[in-house]
Amino acid sequence: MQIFATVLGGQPVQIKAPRAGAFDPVAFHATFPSGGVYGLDTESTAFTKLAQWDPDFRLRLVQIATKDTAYVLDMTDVHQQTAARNVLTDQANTFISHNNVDVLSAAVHLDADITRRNWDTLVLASMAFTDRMAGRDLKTLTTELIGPELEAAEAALEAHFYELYAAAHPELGKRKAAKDKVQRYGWDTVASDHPAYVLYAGLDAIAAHHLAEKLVPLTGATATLIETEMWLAGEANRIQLRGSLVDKAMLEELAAEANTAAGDAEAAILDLTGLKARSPKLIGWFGEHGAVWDAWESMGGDLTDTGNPSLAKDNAKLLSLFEMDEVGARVREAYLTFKAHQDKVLKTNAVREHLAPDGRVHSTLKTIGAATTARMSSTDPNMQNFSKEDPRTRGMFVPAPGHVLLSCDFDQVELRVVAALAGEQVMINAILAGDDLHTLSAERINRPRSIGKMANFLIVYGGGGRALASQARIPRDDADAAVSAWRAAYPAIASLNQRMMGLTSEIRTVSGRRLEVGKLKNGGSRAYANINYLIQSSARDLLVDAWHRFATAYGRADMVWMPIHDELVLEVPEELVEQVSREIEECMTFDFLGVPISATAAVLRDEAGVSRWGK
DNA sequence: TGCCCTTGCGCG
DNA sequence: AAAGCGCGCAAGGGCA
Repeated sequence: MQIFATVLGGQPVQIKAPRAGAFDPVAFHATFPSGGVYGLDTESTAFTKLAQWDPDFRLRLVQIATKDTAYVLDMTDVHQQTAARNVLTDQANTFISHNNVDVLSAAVHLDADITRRNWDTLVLASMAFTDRMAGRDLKTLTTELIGPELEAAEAALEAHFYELYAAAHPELGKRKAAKDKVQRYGWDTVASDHPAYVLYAGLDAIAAHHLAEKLVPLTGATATLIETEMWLAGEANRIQLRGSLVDKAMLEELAAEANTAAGDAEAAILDLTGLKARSPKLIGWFGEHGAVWDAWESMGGDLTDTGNPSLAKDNAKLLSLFEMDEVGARVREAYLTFKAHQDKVLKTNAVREHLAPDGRVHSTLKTIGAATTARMSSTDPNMQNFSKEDPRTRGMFVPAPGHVLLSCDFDQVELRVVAALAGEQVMINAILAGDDLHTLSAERINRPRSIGKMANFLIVYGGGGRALASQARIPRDDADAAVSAWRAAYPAIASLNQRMMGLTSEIRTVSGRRLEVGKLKNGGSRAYANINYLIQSSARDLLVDAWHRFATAYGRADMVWMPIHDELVLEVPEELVEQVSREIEECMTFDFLGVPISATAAVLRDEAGVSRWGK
């Protein structure tokens, strides 16, 4: 066994790395008695798109640590693997790891489910440092809060990776290899017992332990809030482990159709213009062939953030209104085809790339991923932005056999949240009476319902007269007047907005979670966004609350398929649909500061009656 | 070629 | 007086 005596944060620590075939399980288990809290870290081969589900993924090391001793276990040794599994599966043990990677690896590659016995330091760090951790990562945070030894060990390992890479690629000569390639090569090939690897691996597991302890007080959160967030992170891991079943036939049909159509269109555009279909220069090219962009807004076209004509969604169809020359018309036709299929190409590509051998996509759900508001976010692929336009885009996801997908949406939750937080009695009365809030606003500002609706959303997003004027296509002074009227109509919300704008240090959501106040990239103030952060984030808290009740009071945790901000999509056994529909509606229906929050459940089925994901 | 930034667009 | 929010992702494009 290799034993390294070193220091972390100035304190002596020991790292023990048993040799394959020479492992003493008795000494190991004596170090980690049942009922403990242990730091956990794992090292593996480099990640691909399929991550732990890649057939070539190998779990290489598992490190388990007390606060001063780490064992670095070599997974090529079956005895060390068994020992790791024994400690991980012991239901009396709790673990602290740096993110979800170790939890997923343990589940997929050691058949050890610690999803409900793990504390995640990344979630704690995100709660403690609400400013996106001010650009820090867990390694630099460890240096700051504990000591420099882990980062030093990481640097030493990286130096070794460069040596390995250079030795394997002599043709490189003095040219510097791309860091990404070096890293990948290093993680794949470094010897399991190399001192730099073992030292770094062991220190990280010990550091997890210490980091959690330092971070908890820095979150400024109650024990309840921290436990809720740790629970939520665990549920997110369970969702990722379960994954989302893909209807491969539908995926391939959609991919083939979209790739053919978009590919032909792109080729035609390139042929006729010399430009790529997504080139920003294409706007100018159309201008030279008959498009009159100055008229775009008056034609009903939207602008992008930078003031260019937007060609998103229905906007593209407006191109047809231009009198174009012959080649312009041909390019336009190809461009419309390209736009109609572009999103389907991107999404089918994403699903294909992430489709695991088990026929599922195991997207990552970050429970505190939205740094600004802590809304949950989804990656690899992002399941929260699949288009609703073509039913096959969402429809390529299907429930497991014998199950249906069921969606339950909050009803206008953000407006209700702001009404409740502000104590806006006019609005609350309307909600209690079941009146339409957009009509209410329209009446109170003496404008059409459509303007009332826009004004309602604008205030939630912190917008003003300029935004209303551009969205509603009304004169600026009229829009300013409408905004003033809206504020006069809802004085309590206007007053809440004033209070939020006055905040300089932090915002507290309904759960007591801290948020950063609105800031511009250059550090300037964006105080007007504060009310939006409060609303968005509080709505997120309410969804998590409802989810927690669904999981605990009804024991339905494993039915949650995906949260989408104001909606929970469930995967429910066919025979329980009626019952679970009632349960989820009950969980998502409650009183919030005197305001009823409600939700509506619906089974998702396609036109043929087959349950698949949809709107 | 790699790296970084910007832009546009899907969802809520 | 003035201020539309939050994400993830792919592609374009400038630069070394």
